[in-house]
Amino acid sequence: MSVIFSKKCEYGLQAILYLASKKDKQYFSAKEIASDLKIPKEFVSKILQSLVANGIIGSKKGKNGGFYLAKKPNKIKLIDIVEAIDGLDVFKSCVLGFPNCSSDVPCPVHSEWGKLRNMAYEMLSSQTIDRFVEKTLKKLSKL
Amino acid sequence: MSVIFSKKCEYGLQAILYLASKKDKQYFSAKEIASDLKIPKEFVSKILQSLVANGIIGSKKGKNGGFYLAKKPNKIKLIDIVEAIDGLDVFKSCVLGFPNCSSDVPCPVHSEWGKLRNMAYEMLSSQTIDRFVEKTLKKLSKL
DNA sequence: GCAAAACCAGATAATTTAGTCTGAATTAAA
DNA sequence: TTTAATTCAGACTAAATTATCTGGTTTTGC
Repeated sequence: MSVIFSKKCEYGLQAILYLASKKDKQYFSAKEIASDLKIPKEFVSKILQSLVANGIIGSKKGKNGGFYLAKKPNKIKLIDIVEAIDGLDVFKSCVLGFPNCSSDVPCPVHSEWGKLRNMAYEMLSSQTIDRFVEKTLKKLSKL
Repeated sequence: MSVIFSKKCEYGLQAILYLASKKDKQYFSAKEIASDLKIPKEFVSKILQSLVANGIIGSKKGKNGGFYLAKKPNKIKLIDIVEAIDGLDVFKSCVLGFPNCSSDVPCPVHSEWGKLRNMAYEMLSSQTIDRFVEKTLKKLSKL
């Protein structure tokens, strides 16, 4: 096995993109998010709760309540969601799992991997989710 | 949590680089590999066994036995080890965990992520482990 | 031949991640 | 005011990963 992001993070990203791509209503319940994205309701529900705690989304309790983006889509970077859920350790720690990996005491593949890692970080930091609305709608229509 | 490679794969890569960087003896036991790399002996032992099964390294049983590279270092690519242990799914499956992610039915970040993924694959496929011998020796001396 | 050192195979245990369940609090609508 | 739909908190279960243990087999050196 090997993953870039945890399932939590994957589902979190999906859910945020989902919210960003919706305009028709104000609140979207965990139930309909889960059902539209075809992911486990109880699980995504927990993830959404943690994103509320992180201030990326907001929630409204009670009937007809649900979740909504707390910021404008063009103010939410992909990395914000990753950071909120998985943290930024992947972008800091050693690919090979060597302890103490740094430019002073680099692991064997340090310089090669470092470039890739920086590019990934750069991409996730520069792209805001408004950029993905259209593509999300297309993908959603085919789930 | 989020990882690029599993612990198995990290330790496997470390162990292979270790073997590649050694010239003084023919066989290296799981015990000394684990002790030098400061990783769990029983665990790395299991990983080495699976790499033997994959033909990347060989082993010799009995007293003074141990493991050795089955090929020349310049014939072993980083990706070979990753493939043997974790498989190549990370380079094929969707970052966001969307099912059916392809250029026909792409996930929202498909094109952005695809580039990075290809570069990572490209790097791991082009680099052979002989390239890392010196750096490995340096790192080992500081563990 | 025998003991020690090693790999090997399979079972087991511990930890982490993924996912589910229950019940309470909140809100809107009937 | 009652009911249904919701978030939320926390406990719980399941599955995967990581790690350890036990015993067997092979090989070398004494």
